Formats: sequence, C-alpha cells, structure tokens
Amino acid sequence: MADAQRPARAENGRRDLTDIAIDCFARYGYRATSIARIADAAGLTKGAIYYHFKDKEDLLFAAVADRLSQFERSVTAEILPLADAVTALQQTTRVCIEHATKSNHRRFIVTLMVEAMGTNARLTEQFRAMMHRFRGFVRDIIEFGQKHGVFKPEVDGATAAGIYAGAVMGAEIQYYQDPESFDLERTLGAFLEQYVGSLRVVGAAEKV
Amino acid sequence: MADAQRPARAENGRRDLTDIAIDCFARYGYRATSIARIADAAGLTKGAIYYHFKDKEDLLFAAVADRLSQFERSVTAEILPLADAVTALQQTTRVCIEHATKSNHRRFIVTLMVEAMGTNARLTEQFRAMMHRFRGFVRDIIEFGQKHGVFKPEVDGATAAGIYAGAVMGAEIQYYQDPESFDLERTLGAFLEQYVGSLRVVGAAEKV
Amino acid sequence: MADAQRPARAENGRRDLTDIAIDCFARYGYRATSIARIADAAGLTKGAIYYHFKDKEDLLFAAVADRLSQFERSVTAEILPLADAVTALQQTTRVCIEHATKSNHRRFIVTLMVEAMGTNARLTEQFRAMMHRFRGFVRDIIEFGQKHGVFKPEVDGATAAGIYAGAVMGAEIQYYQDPESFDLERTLGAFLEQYVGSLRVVGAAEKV
Amino acid sequence: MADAQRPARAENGRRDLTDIAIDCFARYGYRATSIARIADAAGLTKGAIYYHFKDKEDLLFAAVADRLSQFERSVTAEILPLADAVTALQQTTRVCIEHATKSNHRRFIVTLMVEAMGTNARLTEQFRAMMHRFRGFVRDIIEFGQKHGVFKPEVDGATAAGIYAGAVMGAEIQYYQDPESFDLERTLGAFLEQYVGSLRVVGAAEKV
DNA sequence: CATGAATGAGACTTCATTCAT
DNA sequence: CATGAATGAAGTCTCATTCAT
Repeated sequence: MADAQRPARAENGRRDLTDIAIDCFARYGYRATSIARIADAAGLTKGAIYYHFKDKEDLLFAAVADRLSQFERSVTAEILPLADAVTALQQTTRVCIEHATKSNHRRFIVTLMVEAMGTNARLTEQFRAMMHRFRGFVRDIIEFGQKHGVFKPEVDGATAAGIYAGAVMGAEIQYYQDPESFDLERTLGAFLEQYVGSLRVVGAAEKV
Repeated sequence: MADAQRPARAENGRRDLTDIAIDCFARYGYRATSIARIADAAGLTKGAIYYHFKDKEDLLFAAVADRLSQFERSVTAEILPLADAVTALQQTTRVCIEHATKSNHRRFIVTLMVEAMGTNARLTEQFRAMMHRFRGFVRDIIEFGQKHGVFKPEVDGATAAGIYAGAVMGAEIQYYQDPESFDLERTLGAFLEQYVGSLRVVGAAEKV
Repeated sequence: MADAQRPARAENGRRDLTDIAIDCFARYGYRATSIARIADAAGLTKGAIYYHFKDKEDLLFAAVADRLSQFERSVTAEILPLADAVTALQQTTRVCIEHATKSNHRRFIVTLMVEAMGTNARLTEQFRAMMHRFRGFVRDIIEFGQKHGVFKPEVDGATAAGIYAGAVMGAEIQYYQDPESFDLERTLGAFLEQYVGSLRVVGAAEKV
Repeated sequence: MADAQRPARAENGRRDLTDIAIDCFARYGYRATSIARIADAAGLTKGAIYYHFKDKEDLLFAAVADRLSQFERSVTAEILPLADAVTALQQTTRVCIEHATKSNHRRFIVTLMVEAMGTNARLTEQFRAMMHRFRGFVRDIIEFGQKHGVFKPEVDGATAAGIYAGAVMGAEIQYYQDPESFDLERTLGAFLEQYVGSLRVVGAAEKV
C-alpha cells in the first residue's frame, strides 16, 4: 500500500535484519515492537522474517548477541594493551560515553535488560552473563592496578567493579531519560575522578 | 460465584487496587500485565477496574503516583532532621537499600521508568520530575554539608548528586538482575564510603 | 469527579428524563447514546434511570411516544379548524418546517426512525403507525378538498398523501445533512406550489 | 477446519468483503453490525478482515464508496444519451425504484446516510457530496429540458432538483419501513407525473 | 428514590505465527 | 527465498444492567 522503497532493501541476510530489529527494539521496546514493524523497516514481509528466525524471541536473541559481542569487542579492542590501570578505566569510561551518546544501540541494551528482568528468563540470563563479564573486565583492570602498586591492595576488586558498573549504567539511564539537562560526560568524568582517587594508593604519582 | 481462590478481598477501593496493580506491574512489567490479571489478583472482574480507572494508563499513573509519594515521604520523614550531612547520606542510602530489598515496589519504579523511556511521554515526564526531585534532595544535603564546612566547597553539588543517584540506581538494577550474586548492601556501602571520602574536607574529623 | 451542577437538577421525574434522553438520542443516535451519558446530562446516576425505566428501550419508547404525541398534538391543534384544504396543507408544511429548524427533536424522530428500521421491530412498528397516521391526516385533508370540489376527484388520496409525506421527509433529511446549502423553506415552498397546483381542479379560483 | 456451514466462500478479496459487509450493514445498521458478524458471513475470522481493512470505518468507507460509484455508474450509463429530458427523469426514477426494490444496498446507503448524520463527520461529508452530485445530475436534466423548450424556463433547476431528490428518498424510506403497505412504484409514478406536469411548458406536446 | 460498586457479555483491535503458492 | 492471506488467542475497553445499602 505504501511501498516505494522496497527494491533498494532486498536480499537482506540475517545480519542486516538484526541491525534493523535492534533499531526498532531500541526505539519502542521489545513488546511494543511488532514483527510487522520490523518487516516494514526492512522492506520485507513478515513471512520473510520467519524464514530467517524461528520466532520473535529468536530474532531478539540474535540481535542482542550481535550487539553485545560488538560492544564487547570494541571495548576490549581499544583497551586491551593496558599499560596502565588508570588509563584503562578512563578509556573504558570514554567508550561507554561514546556508545551511549552516538547511537541508540547501547540504550537498547540497557532498556531491554531492564525490561527483560523477571519477564524473560533466557534473556535475563544472557544479560546477567554480560554484566558479569563486564564487571570481570573492570575487576581485572583494578587487580592489574593493585598488582602494579597503583591501587590500594585492601580494596575488594569485585565490589569496586560493581560500583563502577552501577555508576556508569545509572548515569546512562539518567542521560537517556533526560538528555537535555543531564550532563553524562561531566557526571561520569567527576565520578571517575573520585573513583580513581579513592582507589589510588595515597602518595602515588598523580596521573589524572 | 466466579472465583473461589481469594476469599477475603471484596471491599477494595481505588487505593487497594493501585497496591495490587503495582505488584503485578512489578512482577511482569507494564505491557505484560493485562487488566485481566490485575482484576484476577484483586478478585474482581475487568469491568470493576474500569469503574475506578479511566484506562490502563490511568491506573498506572495512580499506582506510580501513590508509590512515588510514599517513597518520597518515607525518605524525607526519616532524614529531614538532618543534623549532619554525612548521616543524611547514610540514611538515604539505607532507605534505598531497604526499599530495594524489602518489597518489589521500588524495583517496579525503576523497571517501569526504563520501560517507559521514549515509549510514554507523560509517564517519562513524571519519572523525569521524580529523578529531578531526588537529585535535588541529594544536592541539598551536599550543599548543607558544604555550608557547614564538612564537604569541600569546590565540588559541584548538582554533579555530585547525579553521581549518587546513578550509582544507587545502577547498583539496584544489578541487584534486581542477579540478587543471588550481587551484594547490594556491600556495594552501596563501599560506594558511600568512597563518595563521602571524596566529598569530605581533608582533615575533618572522621565520622564514618 | 466532576459534579458541580447536580443539586439544581435533582428530583427529575420520568417526564424530564425523556426530554433529556431525547436530546441525547437526537445528538448522537440511539446506539451511540449510553445510559451513562443520559444520566450525566440529567445529573443523576445510572441507577436512578433504572428506577424510572425498565431498560434502555423502555426509556427510548417513552421518549419517542412523548415526542410523537407532542408533535401530533401541535399539528392537529393548529390545523383542525380546516376551513380550507389548501390552507391546511400550507399550515401543515409550515409546522413541519418549523419543527425541523427550531429544535432537533424532529430530526431525532427521523433519524431514529431510519436507524430503527429493521433493527428494532417494536420501535419500527411504532414509527410505522406514526407515519400511517400522518399519511391518514394528509389524506383526510385531500379528501376534504375533493369533497368541496377544490381538488380533482380522480386523484387517489392515499397515494398523494404518500407523495407529500415523502417529499417533506426527504427534504428534511437533505436539510439535516447540509443545513448550510440546502434551503428547506424554499424547497418545500416550491414543492407545495407544484403539489397543490397538480391537485387543484383546473379553473377553480386561485387561492395560493 | 473451523467452519462447516459456508463451504464455497474461501477466495474473497477486498472486493468481495465490501459486498458482504454492505449486506450486513444494510440488514442491521452500522453500529449493530460487528466485525465478527461480517467475518462469519464471509466465512473468515475477524483477523482476516483486519488484514484487508485498517478498521471498521475503513471497511465501511470502502463499502460505501464501492456502492456509490456503482449506483452512479448505473444511473449515468443508462441515462447519458439523454435525447429527451422527460424520458431521462422517467428512467432515473425507474433506476431508483429498481435499486430500492431489487437489493438492500440502496436501503443501506439511505439508512447509513441518516445514521451517520452528525455522528461521523467524514462519512457525512461523503454522503453530502453524493447527494450534491445527485441533485446536480437532476438539475442538469432539468436545465437540458429548459434549453430545449420542454420545461418552463422560470423554474429554478436547483430547487426542483432538491424536490425530486427529496421525494424519491422520502418515498423510499416509507417503502423500506413498510414494504407491505406502501406502494413505492405507484407513489413515485404519481409523483413523477405531477412533477413533470408542473415543469412542462403548458401547451407542449404530451409525452408522458 | 438514589447511589456506588460491580458484573459479564461483547465490541474493536493487535499480533505472533502459519502456510500454500 | 519471499509473499499474501489468514488464523486464533489475547488484550483493551464499553455498556446495559443489577443490587445492597
């Protein structure tokens, strides 16, 4: 009935579909996104989607998995040569801010994660694992810093990682909710300063 | 005549309905909670719900408003005689932890807030205002501390309040997601220590 | 929730209710008028209406009967001393135009009559009888004219009455549908002229 | 698999659905016709209706538009080669009578037109335009007759067209309401005679 | 007489999903 | 691979009606 842009979008494989799906999920939430909407956005019919994915959940999982691995790869890629724990934390924070402000995929992950909590066991498990990995990643940085004498050894790395993950996610949500008046960069900048400050061995050379 | 599993639930007014509704919303999310489910839980028929509330959104709003004002009252009630900024922050944190762990209403608020973001303008606005008030509340405590020479005057109260709100919310979400392995109390305890530590004027008498 | 005008409207008897009901029915149609709307308009609750009327249909019947007898009384009252058939037709037409343009009760009758056709046997019967009476009334006038030698004796009074009733009703409907651009008075005036012209005995003294 | 009472009704497209819908609307009125009833009559499920039409109103519009254009085509097709104004009026009347008595679609149009008045702006507009076109059509015939010296030049074509349209519609309604005792053919025949008689130039050759 | 609360049936609509072609 | 048509379950909401107080 209103199809003038179909030809350009033909032969999308699974991959392209998850990209499109994630955009929709991010914009409207999982429940509020109908298969028809995704099909429309992809220039396909609903039937075509069912060719590629068993059902809506399957599509969601594929989309989430895609996005998650993409995000994690981009974090580890930029930070892996961690010569310095403080710098690693700074860079991690910067990557999070970038992802939060540059596209809505990150927002989708957070939104969906909360939406899925208690609603969808399988998905919740996936997100739980993701958060677990993220905290592990931060803990590794912290323990790396402790090993090199930059961070206080008495701090519990796991707890500190939980604080970090929470602070970043909480700030992001406030930003998503109110992008005009909540300054994500400044908030996370100030947080990082205090966070690193409280981790660092007193008397160590200033690096921030 | 229609329901024998919930005997003593006849005389619910509007108020009782919002309580029941919030439980359902908290457990399954807003979209996934049908009016029928709420009616069932209340031992009524769907029609009865519509007698009390214009539509599902109206019920949601009433429920959210109830819960919000209840939470805010409980926070201000316990903290108002703030003789001391540090104690006020501690108590605020304690109240948050309590609300987060003792019932699922708080979880509902957070979940719904995220679920509503971008989906429901009116609700988003309500939540935006709520977060705004909460940050304002924390900022007041901080500025109170600054006025009394307990907190560093160079810290920006608004930014610090954003950090606090985010850290608490982010920790809560991690807890809701994984209550078995995420220790909310310990995480927020450690956060508070570092937070207060970084705010406090160096050399002031230790109070934590 | 929005009741500031209730006291003024208390103790309405059956009579006042039918008046109010008919206004609603006229404005929105029978099906689209809910008991709640009528109750609201009357400043009562739905229960009160059920005290006065067995059910919605009962209220409708009472309202229709009221209106019908009122209209018929007003027609017969003005026309009965029919010294002259032509004048009687003119006056009948004038009364119809007045009723059609001065209030919406007449419109209600026509609308409802059509809406009820085939939908509600009992009501249809009532309207059938009403139309029957109306045609009988007109036929009486015509036959009166024939008896006095003013109208052609070869004309069938019943058929002519059907023409008249149809022309008036059809013109009214066009007027209700498009009051701005359909001139009811001029149309019925022209119709009457042609109608009387074709009924009148050629050569009889002009009276229009 | 779900319905064994209507065997040969599988391959209905949009077009067939409007036909079925119009039958239902004509029989029970718009409001009183549920989607379920139409679906049943079509041997489909409700969902199928919503596949073809956005909502009930959409279906109604499609149905009305279908029927209207069909009627108008059938009128213009039979009358266009109007060699003679009187014959044209006779044929128009005959077509109206035929449509009114042979199927209930015409009845539907009239019923719905009245039912929609004041209730549904968009539909009312559609019907207003239809009546406007119909009157225009009749006026054209009359002016054609005037141009050829058959009809009195002093008659106002627009007003006369309004009389005609009203008389036909009013007679139809009386017939729909009481098909047993109201003789549509005779009534409209007599009307047409008087109508043409009053339009015709006195002294012109008789043609009726 | 009247109200407030509730019922229950039925309406419209959406949507994930299936399947013949 | 993909579409168009369809299903069926479920959801939101409306409304005439009832009834204890």
